[in-house]
Amino acid sequence: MLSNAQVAAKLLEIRTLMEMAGESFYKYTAFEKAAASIENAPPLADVIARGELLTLPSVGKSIAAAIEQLLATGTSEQLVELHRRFPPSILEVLAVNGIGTKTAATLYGDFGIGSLADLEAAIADGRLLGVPRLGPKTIENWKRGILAVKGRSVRTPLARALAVAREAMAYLRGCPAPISRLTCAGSIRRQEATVGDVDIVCTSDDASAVTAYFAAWPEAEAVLAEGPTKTSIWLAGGLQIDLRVLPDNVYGNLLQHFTGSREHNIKLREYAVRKGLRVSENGVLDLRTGTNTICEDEAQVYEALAMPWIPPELRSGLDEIDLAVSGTLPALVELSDVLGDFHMHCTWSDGRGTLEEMIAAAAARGYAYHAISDHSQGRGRRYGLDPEQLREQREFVRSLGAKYGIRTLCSSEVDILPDGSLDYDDRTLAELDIVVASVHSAFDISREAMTARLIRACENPYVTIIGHPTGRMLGGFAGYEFDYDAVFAAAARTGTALEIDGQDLRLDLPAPLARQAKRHGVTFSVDSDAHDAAGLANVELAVGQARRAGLTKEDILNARSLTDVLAFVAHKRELK
DNA sequence: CAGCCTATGCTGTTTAAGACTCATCTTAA
Repeated sequence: MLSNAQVAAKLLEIRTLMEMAGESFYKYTAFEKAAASIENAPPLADVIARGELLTLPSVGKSIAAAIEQLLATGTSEQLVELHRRFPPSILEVLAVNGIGTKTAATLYGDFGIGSLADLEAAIADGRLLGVPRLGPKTIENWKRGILAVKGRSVRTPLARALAVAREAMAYLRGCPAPISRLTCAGSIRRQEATVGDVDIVCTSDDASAVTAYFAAWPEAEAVLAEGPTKTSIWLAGGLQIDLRVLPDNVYGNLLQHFTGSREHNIKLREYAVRKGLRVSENGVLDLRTGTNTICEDEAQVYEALAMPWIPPELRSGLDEIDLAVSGTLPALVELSDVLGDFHMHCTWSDGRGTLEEMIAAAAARGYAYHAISDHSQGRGRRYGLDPEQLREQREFVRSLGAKYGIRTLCSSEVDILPDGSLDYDDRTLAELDIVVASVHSAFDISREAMTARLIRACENPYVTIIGHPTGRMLGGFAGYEFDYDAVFAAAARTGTALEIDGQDLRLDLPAPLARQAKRHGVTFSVDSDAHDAAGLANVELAVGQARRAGLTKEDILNARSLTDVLAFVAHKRELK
């Protein structure tokens, strides 16, 4: 059974091949819109089981039929037909930077080039020399593009992209030309869990000096484009950084444009056109009067369109413009709302910071409380604590008392065993202030068994929070399968919080699932899952995902006072 | 192709920069 993401990818493949086949703009963009809709929909198997496929936005009769075929057979009539015209490997050619649908169609039609290997061979044997519109520079760029395709890493995890962006901005601050504002835009600013490239915007009175300075960065493996307002580079490893520089008085327009998403900008601009306004990075142009409104800050761009500022995390192109216009945008949780952190490790289990270092670091962040949640022993887990060590740890915490001016809660990240029971007995769990319960083993049991396992964990009166609920790792394991709705309903019913784990490669729950869980009335925690003092900053990533999910501070357990947190724990234990 | 709106058919394509070669193509949000 294909996942939503896999179905969406197939729809995008159909879209691309249709464009190459010369289909009408509306026909192929319909597949693009449907793909975006599917990625944000509940699991398709469930949607179809309820007979609700046609109720999804941008899914009509034809595309619904294609989706059902894709789910049943992995392909569709239309895709088979398109593959008779273009080989599937033509997507490799399209992945080369500088080759779009027009060029790929010509290469295939005139030279039979249908794969990366074909393209390399054609370049090597000189067949493309002297072809109109294919000069020596184009061929050189393609050669570089081919190397990049081969070595290209998949999308970059947010934490890594942020680190790269900070490095690039540190370099830019050394620019001799004066720079006024410098910030991340694009998918980083929208807090997407993974990003395709790094976008940086900058304002300066001498834009071309800044773009030239950036192109000369020693870290740049290749310079893809360099103009008076824009530079694109590749780093070793293939990550692309785009820099756009404009005068300071259009900073708001620039930032709005470059934050995207593409889909958000298209919808916003369509909305603007209906009001007789043309929106771009250069201003908001009134088409009737000819006046161009330039905006120093981003809120003014939205104000010019008579709507409130939309937080970047919500700019997905789904329904945020409707919410803004109707004044029903959620008041998203902020980092400053977070009063504590329930999930961190120390050297008692697999952490690198000592217990005292972690307490000091949590206090230094200004938290009112936090929890030390070291591992239980699990199955074959050598570094976990046995019940006796857990009691020793609690004595140690008590001996430190209020030395750091913070309340340290005694907790554990206890393994959820394959049958849904926990790795400590009730008596041990009852001694803890709160309990985080996580799956760390037996990922490959059936969907039904995993669902039952997680529901049983929710029903345990001592379980306060389910840690990293899906187990996914960015760039790796996709997460174990279970019936999300059933588990979310159980979490809501039993008063069990679901974690949004901010560890750099987890970001789990993923934002779309957190959004789905909120509809069930679930409470969440945003945690760092830190293993050293610096790792506590991971909570920022967790908050970013919570905001993408549309969560407010009322949805977040650790945005509540310690008294309320303890009441949440006690309430569930009383239901026993 | 979807959505609209009721009949069968019509409407609906965001804006801009840069590369390469001189009118398009690609890429970007």
